Amino acid sequence: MTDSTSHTVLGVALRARGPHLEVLLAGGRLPEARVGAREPLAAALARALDVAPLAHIEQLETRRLRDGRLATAYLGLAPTDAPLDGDWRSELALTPDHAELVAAAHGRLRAKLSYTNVGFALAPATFTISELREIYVAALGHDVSATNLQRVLVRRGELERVEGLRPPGRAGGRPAALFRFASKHLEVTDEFAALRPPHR
Amino acid sequence: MTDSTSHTVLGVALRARGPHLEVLLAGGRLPEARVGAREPLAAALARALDVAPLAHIEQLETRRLRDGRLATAYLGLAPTDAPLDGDWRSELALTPDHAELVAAAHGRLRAKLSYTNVGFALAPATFTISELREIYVAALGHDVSATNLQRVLVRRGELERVEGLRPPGRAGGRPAALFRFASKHLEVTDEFAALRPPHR
DNA sequence: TCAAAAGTGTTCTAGCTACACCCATGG
DNA sequence: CCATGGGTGTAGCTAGAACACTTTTGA
Repeated sequence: MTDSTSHTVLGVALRARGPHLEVLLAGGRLPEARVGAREPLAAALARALDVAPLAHIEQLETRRLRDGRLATAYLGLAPTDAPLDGDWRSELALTPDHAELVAAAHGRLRAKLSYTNVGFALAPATFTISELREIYVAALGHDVSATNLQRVLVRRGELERVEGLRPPGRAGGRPAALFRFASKHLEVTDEFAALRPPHR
Repeated sequence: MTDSTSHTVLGVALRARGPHLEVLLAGGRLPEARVGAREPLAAALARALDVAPLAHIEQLETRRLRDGRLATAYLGLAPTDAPLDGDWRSELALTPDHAELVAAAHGRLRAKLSYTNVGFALAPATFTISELREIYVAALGHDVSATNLQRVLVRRGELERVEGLRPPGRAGGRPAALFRFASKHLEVTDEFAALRPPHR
């Protein structure tokens, strides 16, 4: 026990859900994770919350919350098929602190989708380009062309073809090739890249 | 006095100095700033360190230092003519914690120079394009063309002409136009911009 | 045979870099 | 008058957007 026992951690988890991003907060109310002496902050987070479903975690910001507690917020990203059912629940009425941190989390994700391979943390293990496109649309908040998305990510070496095809649904259509992310750890794939919204 | 008295703040100040970036740390050793109850973190920083010479401050990362203390690190940017003489001193032998935070600070600055007007925090009140070019070279770590730097920053509306010319030195040369930054607060001037290093 | 979905090839364009050239001053 | 540093105009390049067209399936 140290004299910094009141420091808490707060998780903001994002997951692509249809055309939108689903926002989940750790615990519903702020978790009361206490940071032990000499324990890295990430370890305290993992001890306080169920981070197993999260494919990527990064620190957002440390702030004094309006209720007086000092809290470090984290951005967690979950694949579409991840079970976020334990500590994580969506809040309908966000406190001002929550709303600001959610906005920061969303902005961070948007930016990193452009110049890193962070998509790996939102996508399931294998996926079609159409499925990946839906995830990018949800996270970026604007339309994305499947054609160009594939070309850009393959050129950067983020995507790999995987054996097999996804058969079409009842409506027909050509079977879709399956892909996976080449790496499941955050990498800066193109420092200067940008995925821009459509021109109009 | 709360039970979070051991939380400290650590300042990493950067200032362009000739062809290089000068790195200064707050206090020499880590400052022992205590964070009071319900006090915003930035206020604790300002109370602990002399931040008056810094034209911009932003939070970097909160981590458990190797000596056990929980510390929030800040990036501070100072204009070339700012007096950084009080709390701030350059450390020759950096601890591993310091070195990592300095690298993070430098990376953050490099990135933001591309898509924000953060140059305002490194430049003096008015300057010639040549002087600004030197600052960008120091911060980015690669050559920058004065020609293109001017065009890019003027197009984005970051730079404004200011009355008057800087007379040439003894070697002669055309007098240089004077500029200033249109805003002295951080703004995202072009979300997708990139200042790239020379091709070869 | 046609609609639907996936994939390919090509053109277009914004925003940068590169470079040749012109301007104003000191000695 | 020429060296020096500042400024302008324009061409070139590159990554990504746009779009027309081809492929493969179900019914």
